[in-house]
Amino acid sequence: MNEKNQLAQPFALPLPTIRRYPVYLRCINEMIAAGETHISSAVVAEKLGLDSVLARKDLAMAGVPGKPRRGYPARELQAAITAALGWDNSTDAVLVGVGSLGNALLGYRGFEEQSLSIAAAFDASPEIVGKTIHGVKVRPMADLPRLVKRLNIRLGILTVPNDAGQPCADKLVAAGIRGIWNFTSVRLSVPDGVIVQNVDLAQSLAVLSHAISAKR
Amino acid sequence: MNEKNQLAQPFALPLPTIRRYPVYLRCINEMIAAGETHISSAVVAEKLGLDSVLARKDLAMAGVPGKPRRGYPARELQAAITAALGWDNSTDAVLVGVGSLGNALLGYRGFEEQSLSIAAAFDASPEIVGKTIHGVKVRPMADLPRLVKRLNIRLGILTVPNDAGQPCADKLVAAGIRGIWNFTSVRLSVPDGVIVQNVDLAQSLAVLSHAISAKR
DNA sequence: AAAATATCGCTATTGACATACCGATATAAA
DNA sequence: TTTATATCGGTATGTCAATAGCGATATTTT
Repeated sequence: MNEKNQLAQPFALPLPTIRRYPVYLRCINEMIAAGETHISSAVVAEKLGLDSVLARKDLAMAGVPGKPRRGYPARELQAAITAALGWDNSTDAVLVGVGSLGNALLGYRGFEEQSLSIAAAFDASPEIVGKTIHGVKVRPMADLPRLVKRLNIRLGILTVPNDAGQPCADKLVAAGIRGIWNFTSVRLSVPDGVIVQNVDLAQSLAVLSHAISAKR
Repeated sequence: MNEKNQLAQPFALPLPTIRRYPVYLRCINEMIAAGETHISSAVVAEKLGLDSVLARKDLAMAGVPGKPRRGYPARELQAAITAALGWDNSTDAVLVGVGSLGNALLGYRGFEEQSLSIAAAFDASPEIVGKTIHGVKVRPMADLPRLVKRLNIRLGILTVPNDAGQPCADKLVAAGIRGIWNFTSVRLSVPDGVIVQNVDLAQSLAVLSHAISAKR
């Protein structure tokens, strides 16, 4: 974009923009698959039902120069957004807690798109340890530190019951994890430098149920 | 808050506040279970790791008058927040798409807390239709309109593959659904009056993977 | 070759939310 | 009874992102 961004941080993207990038990326992939060589922000906005100015600003943030009347070069834009998301290199993750939700995530095929692969799964329950679920063997919690360090894994997926949330998070942090994808309802406390991204279904449902009940 | 809000809508709560309400509610429930009769915003903020002013403002929004040096009356505050979320009355929902994610949601016990019960499940695949999963019988899509109308169901949970997202959403809307909890990656287009709440795992992961890859 | 037009890219305005500050008041302590 | 203090409730400020507007420019058309 400008000198400052280039020097200070590789990318100082607004958080909302980052959140929208996967949506743009899917759209761009489809357009490339359809044979497009250039991506116009107006077309993307139209397809996604977004404001055209917003789409233009977001796409411009990727740092790829676009051309008037043509749009952005499709391949370069695709590469830039993929890189901004860190999806250009495969990321290994560990999953902790093989309950129903952990099970579902292990079986979810869509992560390939985000270059995310679950390298190992852990559980505290002896009944589950040793089983192979969706091709991933479930290991005892005791193996976690060693395996995380050996495979140099930076991302942990936390799908344990609420009361086990903080203890398991602590174990992940101690093992050297850099980011936690938190599916519990617990607000985790972690040291600086470790990033937590919460996926609280209750929070999401709150907006919906409030709106439905309020407008009757 | 002011006259306008009182007249136009019962509560015009900021969206971020609504999203935080489930978190407060869990905390309040715990404190009541621990025997507390009054809830101080400072204590809540401390427990949840939030800014004390933010917590105070959010709790004040519930409309329950608090008392200096005591806090808010616990039961009343609990009731007010529960009501604001529309969780004071049981809400029936239908689930469309019994894949791995749909399966997990059917087995998720936590929805009771939010007074949400999945009354019926639907799938297009003949192999799945007829089976009973976590106590819910899977029905053919053809039964959807009739059942939704008969049970007067207002909420639909959409856990189908992406390419089936929009068609299934259309069916839900046609059946009279008021809100859709959308677990697909598709941006649904629905008529005014129907609310869509998206749970896009890719968007959530984007923030995490961007941060991890950017800070190495 | 000239004119028309679509799209990019920058700047300014608006709006919403979080944060900071300060006064009011009920409880507790002296 | 008086003083101290914790907590509520409102107002003001700051920050960030969405929206709007406008100029620049490359492509297309005539």
